Amino acid sequence: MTKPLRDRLTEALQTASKADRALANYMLSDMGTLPFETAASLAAKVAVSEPTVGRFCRSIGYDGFKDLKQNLKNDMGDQPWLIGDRLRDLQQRTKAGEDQLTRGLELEMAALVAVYEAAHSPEWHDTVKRLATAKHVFAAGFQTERGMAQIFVNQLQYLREGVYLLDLAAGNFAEILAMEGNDAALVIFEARRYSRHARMLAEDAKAAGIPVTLITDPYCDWGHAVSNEMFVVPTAVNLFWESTAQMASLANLLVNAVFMELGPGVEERMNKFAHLHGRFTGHVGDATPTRGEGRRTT
Amino acid sequence: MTKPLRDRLTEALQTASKADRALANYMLSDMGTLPFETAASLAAKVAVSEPTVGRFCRSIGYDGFKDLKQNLKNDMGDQPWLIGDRLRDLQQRTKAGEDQLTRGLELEMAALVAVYEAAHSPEWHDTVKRLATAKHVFAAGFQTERGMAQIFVNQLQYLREGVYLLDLAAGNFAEILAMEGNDAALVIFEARRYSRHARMLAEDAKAAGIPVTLITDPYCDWGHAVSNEMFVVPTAVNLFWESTAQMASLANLLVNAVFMELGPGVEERMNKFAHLHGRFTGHVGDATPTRGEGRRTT
DNA sequence: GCCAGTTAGAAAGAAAACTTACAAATAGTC
DNA sequence: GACTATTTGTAAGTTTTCTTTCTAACTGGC
Repeated sequence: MTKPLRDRLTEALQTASKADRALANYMLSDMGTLPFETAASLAAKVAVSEPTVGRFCRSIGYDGFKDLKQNLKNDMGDQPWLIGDRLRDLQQRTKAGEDQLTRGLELEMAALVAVYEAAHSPEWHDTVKRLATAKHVFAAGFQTERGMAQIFVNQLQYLREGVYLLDLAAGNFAEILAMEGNDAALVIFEARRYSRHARMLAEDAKAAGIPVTLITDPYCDWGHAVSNEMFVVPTAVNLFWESTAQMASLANLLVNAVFMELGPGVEERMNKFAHLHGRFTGHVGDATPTRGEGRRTT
Repeated sequence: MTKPLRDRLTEALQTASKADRALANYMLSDMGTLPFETAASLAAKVAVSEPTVGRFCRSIGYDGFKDLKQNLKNDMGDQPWLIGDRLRDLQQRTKAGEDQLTRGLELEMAALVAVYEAAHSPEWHDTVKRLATAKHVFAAGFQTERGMAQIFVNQLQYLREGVYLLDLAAGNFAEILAMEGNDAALVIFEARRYSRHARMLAEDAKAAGIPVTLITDPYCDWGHAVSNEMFVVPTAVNLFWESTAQMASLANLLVNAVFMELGPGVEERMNKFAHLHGRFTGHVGDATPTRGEGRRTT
């Protein structure tokens, strides 16, 4: 489980017997179709017997062909730039025992990849444009996704005016649904088990002509019908419950994209914000609680 | 046979029945892992029965799930779908130009690894133990980290009593600092530029004998002095500002660890919670808003 | 060429993946 | 509100996939 499949196969090319070498070679050259194969179909292609396939998989550290396939699912391959030794280290520990955690890491990384892919989708650009230009932006989230919406709002507020976190404190969503005009955008964060309110809100907003962007897990079958764009964040992480953590990354990317869209003009606003925060709250390290600059990387 | 799977699924989203729609939606959202699924595993994830999967595949023109997988092989064509390849593909785009995003992915992955490493540190276990056993657990976060604290609290509340989100609405932190006894734990999420309050709160809590767990970015030089444990989440992500998104993952791991510590006894509470949410808010799909089960993976 | 040691395949058995048949549940209709 | 049609799940098959066991073939050393 510690080394990626590719490495093991390459290794086998050197040491293994004739049939095994043939297998290793074929697998290497046609990794993309591996998941579609069965032990039997592979055996036929390489012209070895079925048990040989099983044995080979076991000889390179898997439990059998099926196990190999399962591991391939999250196999990032050898991406030396990525994480290198530290990840290896962690994985070593997994092997050593009792720790199903590291398995979750792989899944969470896959989720991240999916998030970044979403940021390249065509819908992404529509959403960003709208979030940058709409007069009002509302965000909502229920239960454990409430905080996601909160984060999103707090960040976006640094960049533009008219950003609000919706909640049901007042018992209705009048702020958005009874609003004059509909030059607004709504972003909803939600995951199983979906609050009834999330769906109702989306429905009513859409009916009112307000575009809806939905950020959910892969189980939200009602989402398409009530949203303009839907971004799906994988949430299966092998823990006792599912993790929507990577939604935070998506929210962050969204905000970043809005920044790019708005251009450097927003800096002024950001500085004002930081200054205000400095004035009323103060920053650690400030001599007097009045000065403040943005929290920018550069 | 002629239309690609994606089209058929999208079509099904409109017309098909509830179970079928759920299947179509899931398949669309997570195409990458489809070849690794079996009819049974899919059925489990989407919470339908095995025959339904087979029937659905037949209803959209395949011979069964197996046939669908076979056709998928061709449909996907040159699109990369092995997670390793997808990653590589994203990287490619970076090189190609105009997109500095993907470099951020690498950094974010590194941050994730760091988070998982933290979950193996000795301090981690201390923190978890305390969060599981202390009579009260407080969490706080300022500015954009407010939402992190919110997420953490919302999740932990599912597992145990006495979990509160601190804020400065009342103008002081009396809830925790003027509390009787000190059988409590405080978790603070914070990142640059640090609110003065974060540090003050930590200082005072520590002075009052309340253990402090600090979750910060790598620049927090004052943290060690005022905390019992400090978990550092890398935040440099190459965007216009830093990303604390991976703190959400850390929070999630923490909550998961507390769950493990508490044992399966908490299920009852979780079910009660879900039930209550069902009663007052309702879940999507519930016939009547009274029934509810936890959002557990298993 | 003979003999350990290894390697590979055939056949049979076990486990899984999938299908069929039927019954229960649900939704739609009058 | 009962009746029909559709949808879905359960349980029992059937087929496929994988593993085990055992035997044959090959390898290299003498």
